[in-house]
Amino acid sequence: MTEEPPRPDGRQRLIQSALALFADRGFDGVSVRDIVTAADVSVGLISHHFGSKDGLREAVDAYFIAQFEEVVTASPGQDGGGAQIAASQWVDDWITRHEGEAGALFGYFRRALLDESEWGAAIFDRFYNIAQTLVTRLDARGQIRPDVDRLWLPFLMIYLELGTTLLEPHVRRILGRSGFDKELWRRRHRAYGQLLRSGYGRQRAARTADET
Amino acid sequence: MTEEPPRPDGRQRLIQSALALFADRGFDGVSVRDIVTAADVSVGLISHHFGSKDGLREAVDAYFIAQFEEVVTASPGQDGGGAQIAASQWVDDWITRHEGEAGALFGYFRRALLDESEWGAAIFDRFYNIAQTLVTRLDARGQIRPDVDRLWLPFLMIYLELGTTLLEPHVRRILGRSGFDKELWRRRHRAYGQLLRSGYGRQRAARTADET
DNA sequence: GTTCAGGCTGAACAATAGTTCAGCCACGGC
DNA sequence: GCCGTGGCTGAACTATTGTTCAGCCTGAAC
Repeated sequence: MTEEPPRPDGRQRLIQSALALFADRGFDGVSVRDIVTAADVSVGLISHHFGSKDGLREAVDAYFIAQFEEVVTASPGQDGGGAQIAASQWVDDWITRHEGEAGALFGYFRRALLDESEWGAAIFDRFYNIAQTLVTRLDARGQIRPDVDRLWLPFLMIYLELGTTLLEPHVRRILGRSGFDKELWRRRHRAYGQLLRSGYGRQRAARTADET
Repeated sequence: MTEEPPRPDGRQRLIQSALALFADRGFDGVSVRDIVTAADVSVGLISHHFGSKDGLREAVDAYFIAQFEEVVTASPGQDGGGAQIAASQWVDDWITRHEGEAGALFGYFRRALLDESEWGAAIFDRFYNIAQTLVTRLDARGQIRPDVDRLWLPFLMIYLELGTTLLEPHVRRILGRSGFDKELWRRRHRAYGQLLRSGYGRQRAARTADET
């Protein structure tokens, strides 16, 4: 632990500094001089390695996706489906492994979904497919009540799953600590799974007659 | 209907054009020349009316908040609480009233929550307070099961409520039409309320024993 | 007709952005 | 020693950005 590996080379430092800055202030909100200052290299190195600022972004994307693939692909019981929900422990470990960088990675993820990058769309579609498959499977087993809306259920699952990531700054402000805090993360996933299956109400069909 | 009101003055056109562009590409992603071109005025008019691009942003914020206050404040049964959920019909009407501009307003709202503007935080806090109050009230009436997580429930409610707004481009891509489409909006709110109260499962305490 | 005020113009300006390129330095093979 | 090779530098360049300001135009007041 005390034996730190040698300082990564300029190329790697550029990618990691850029990732952190993009996550924090967005691509347009960061100048190349901000990046090279953070990475402690010269301006020229960006075009030398990546051709342009946009080239750097692509490299950062690739780097991010590499870390991200770990989470989605290598998930235990990779045939998709229920594993998605049960994987919270696994994500927990991933966060521990990426300590220090995890915040930036989640921040970058948030921006990707909101800035409509091409692969941000691809990632959302992936989530949608996973949720959709899960719903189909549960339905086939008769585990979903007939009156549940099949169109919106996958989306609502995704909202619950991604909510903390998308709104992290606000959640942190109110809770006083990061929503990616290990304990909070685990507890949230338990609450989320429970709400999905059973709701909060006492009576199942508690039709409170406030609309329609 | 055919009797269109006279073209709004430059100041107003600037605010509305800027709102639409900011919503679409973000504050930093839009140049003052983009804005004046869209508003069909000259560059000088921005500093003439607003002093600077930042001054314009403030004016846009004020304009947006004015439209937004309508939704939150004037909500029927304004003592907060259950009205929040029951208000879907009301929001429905609001969308109709702001036809054409509604997309930009929601887009601007999305950015506000993500760019961490001061008042984006204020708006989130407002949502949190509404959800929190609702939970407390339901709890006092004994309408929430004891095993439900009181800390996360308000957040999960917010995620469900804001999810479509935050992820609108992706939802639209998959569904083939806007999530703010009247019919979809209504249907989604029904699904959301039902899921909250009862979940999707058949047995209430369906402890599927996949974790802890 | 003169004056004044207010909405508006757009060429010109200074600052900042991303990009270029001639060349430095350290290291390994000859 | 010499010669590459590859990572890296940073002053200089160009395009674009936000901002300025002298002045135009219109309509109401005198």
